[in-house]
Amino acid sequence: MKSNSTRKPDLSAQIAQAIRDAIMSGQMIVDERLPSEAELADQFQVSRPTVREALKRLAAQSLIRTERGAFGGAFVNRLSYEEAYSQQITTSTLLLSMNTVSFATACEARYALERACTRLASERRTPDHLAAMRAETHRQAQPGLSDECFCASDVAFHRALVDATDNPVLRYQLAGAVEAMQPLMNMITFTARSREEIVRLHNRIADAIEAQDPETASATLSELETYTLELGQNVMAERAQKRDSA
Amino acid sequence: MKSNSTRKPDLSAQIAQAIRDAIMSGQMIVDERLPSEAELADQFQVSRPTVREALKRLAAQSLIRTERGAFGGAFVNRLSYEEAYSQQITTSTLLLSMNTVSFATACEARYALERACTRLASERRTPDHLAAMRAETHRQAQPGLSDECFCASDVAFHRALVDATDNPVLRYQLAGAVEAMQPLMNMITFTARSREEIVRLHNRIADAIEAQDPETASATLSELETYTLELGQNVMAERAQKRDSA
DNA sequence: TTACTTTTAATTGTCTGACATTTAAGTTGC
DNA sequence: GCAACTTAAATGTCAGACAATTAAAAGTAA
Repeated sequence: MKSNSTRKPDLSAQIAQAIRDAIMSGQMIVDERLPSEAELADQFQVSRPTVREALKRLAAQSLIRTERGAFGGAFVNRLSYEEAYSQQITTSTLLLSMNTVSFATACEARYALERACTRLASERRTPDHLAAMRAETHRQAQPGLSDECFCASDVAFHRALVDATDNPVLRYQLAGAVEAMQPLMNMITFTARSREEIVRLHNRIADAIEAQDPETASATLSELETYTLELGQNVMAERAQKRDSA
Repeated sequence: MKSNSTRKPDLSAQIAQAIRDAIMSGQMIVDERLPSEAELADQFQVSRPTVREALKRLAAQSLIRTERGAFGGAFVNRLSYEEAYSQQITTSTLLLSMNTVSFATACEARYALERACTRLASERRTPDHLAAMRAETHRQAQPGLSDECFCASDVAFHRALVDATDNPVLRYQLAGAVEAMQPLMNMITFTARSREEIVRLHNRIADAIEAQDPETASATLSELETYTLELGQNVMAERAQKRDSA
């Protein structure tokens, strides 16, 4: 009889959903104060701890913030760009690390998204953006660089490419691809890859962006995609072989 | 003296962060059971309600799930694709609706991302995908359709285009761009003439995808971007005028 | 033995009531 | 008028209790 999955969510979850709906439908505006915990407990006919659990759920999603003291309380929060950016990374990281998404699929998506940036980046790149990219390729070429630093620099290079579009929404949307997928790919391929080849391709991308040539930038990104995919497949094959012999 | 922003986070927030770190660093694996609330209260030297608030925070982020009964408890949750998708939409919607992101910026990002899908969609579109797109353009052409339904159909059309890439990661990453734009689009599609033009462009896009012609699809998306931007600016201008005269 | 029922123990869900802490506004003293 | 103190309102935290749920264990009958 019980509807299988979730017949009855917690009271705190129900209350959280009710308030969430009110906020997201625009019934409550930013910085508006919610009723006090005691008043909410009264309205929903539950105890204060239950209300508090609901409010903590909303706080975890950055939908509200709470302030202590007289005239404090819970307020509808304006989601800051930084919070959204960081949530985007968290969710993407979890999805990639815990779900069975194939390396090839993630790779394909990541480079497709990044190629979407080349036109705007070419049009708008400033000397600062170019300098940032050059700084990273230069760092990547240093022989003594640790694997961790090389990976961090790799991420920074791609972040600089996205930043060059000068579009915060695009930057936000690509956060998952750059900050979550790139490290994942680095983890898989760092044993097998040729730094030289990667630096060469990075330099070609930077050159193309500087020359305002989005086609070449996109084509080079595609080369990088092919190379990464190849490395990933080799590593996977090796791992499979080890498993068999073990 | 007080470091301005957040000198001392709540205990429940601290505990949530500690557990979050443990999960995201891989110290706890999927489906692993956390200690019971009583044990956690003991470990962290706090009361059970405080522990519960921390757990609710994590549950709100889908990091854990809880089961009741003996041998129940809190378990590290495998973030499902659907949960990630829905969180992506929630965060993007909030960012777009509550922050001062210009319509032009959002529009630019959305179409740049969508053009990133045309190549894969052209290669892989199935009859089902094509049928889905045609169904929506057909619906959009019906004269009696309400604004809400038109916009919902608009979103469905673009969703079908993304689905045609047959790449779940891409689909996830684009969820924000496609679904969260709906409220913004609601403002600009209310005249018959603009609907006509939009349907015309949608049909051209579907034609191009069917003909496996990504260049035409991309170009048409760019036309749609220009047109959408124009409509948006007109709406903004009208509103400004009304504000002045009022 | 097997299948069914009952009991039991562990755990989360919820409530009550209390106290501590923080903060802004009001009040008092000078 | 200004500084120090008081007060009130709110969140943060705690302790203890009971209800509800659930899987395992124990018991029971065929």
